[in-house]
Amino acid sequence: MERKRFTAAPCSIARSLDILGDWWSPLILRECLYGTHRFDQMQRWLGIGRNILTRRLALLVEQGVLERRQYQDRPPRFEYHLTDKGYAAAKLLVAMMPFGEEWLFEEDEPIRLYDRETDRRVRPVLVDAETGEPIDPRQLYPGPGPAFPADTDVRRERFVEYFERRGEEG
Amino acid sequence: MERKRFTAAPCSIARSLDILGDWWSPLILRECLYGTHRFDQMQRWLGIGRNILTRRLALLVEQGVLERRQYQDRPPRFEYHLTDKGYAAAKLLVAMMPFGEEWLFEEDEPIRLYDRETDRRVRPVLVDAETGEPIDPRQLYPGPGPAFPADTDVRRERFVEYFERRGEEG
DNA sequence: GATTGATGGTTCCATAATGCAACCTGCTAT
DNA sequence: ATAGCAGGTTGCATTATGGAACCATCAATC
Repeated sequence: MERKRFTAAPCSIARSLDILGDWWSPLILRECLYGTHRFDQMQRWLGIGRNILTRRLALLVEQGVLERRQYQDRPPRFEYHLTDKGYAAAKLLVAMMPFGEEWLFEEDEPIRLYDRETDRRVRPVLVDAETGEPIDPRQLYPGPGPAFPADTDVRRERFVEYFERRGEEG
Repeated sequence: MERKRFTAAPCSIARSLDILGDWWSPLILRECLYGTHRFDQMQRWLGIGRNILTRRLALLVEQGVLERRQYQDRPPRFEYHLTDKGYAAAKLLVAMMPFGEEWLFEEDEPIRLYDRETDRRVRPVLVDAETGEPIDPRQLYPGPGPAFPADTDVRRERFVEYFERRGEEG
């Protein structure tokens, strides 16, 4: 059966997974980020089936993270480039790198990121925008935002800690 | 056919995708992060098939991101909790939230994160550890790190910009 | 003491997605 | 005329998914 889609889910994580929630799509974005823009190159680098690559590219274009650019006529040839939305999604890939380095490799990092202007090494960290402090997921609890369905039962069930801390209607 | 696995890939992104590279696994981690630890609760919240939930939980435990904790005998009952590795992976989920808010919702955010100690709202941003500046993926280029396979051809092919900037052996 | 309910699964089936190989098309270079 | 490149499409065998039904263990209820 077709995989479930939660494009309508009131959750940024669920919706993000429509773009990144499979094995290949993030790797395709990675290729674009690293400078690989053409069908055959991607296919070779990734070892992905050509039919699947076709489908994924179409999906990613449809979702607006990739742009299909014609770079010659006769014969028409195309390249795939990240859009603004695509670059925003690429941050999620960038965020995977320190995680991978710390938890998935015995040895040192396989790949390093550098800044195009300064040529200095870049080390991505997730911090709180206000305080600048690194984020520790244990330290967090979720609460409903403006776009969360107003059904009170759902909210209470879903965000117990939030309502405990704020009283019935925080 | 079984999906390809690149556990051996010299890429943090590819390896991370062994944990996060499908639709359900990240959502299961999300449930744990939000305080849902039991089989039936997860099944109901996610609307996932019970057989699939079983498989995913087993995988996540095997990969060390979840821990299966017995919370009673007679009958034996179990809960699933994030490990240290799991909390590290949860940062990636947290990183999805600002992306989703900005690009996947017309309206305002559906869910907000708060700090358990201060009860203040937390807004996650990805920054460079040294400079504290927000990371812009356009600004980055990748180069081989210590654990990248030493095969020179592969390195040159893969990291063109890196070698251009540094000369043959940077 | 029989039944209901909670919890945490397993089994079976139809459908969808994946991986692989082969093939097609338009044009260029030899 | 022939081979090669780029970007696909088509067909097929194998897996994974979603859904529903079923099972087992114990506690509490009628």
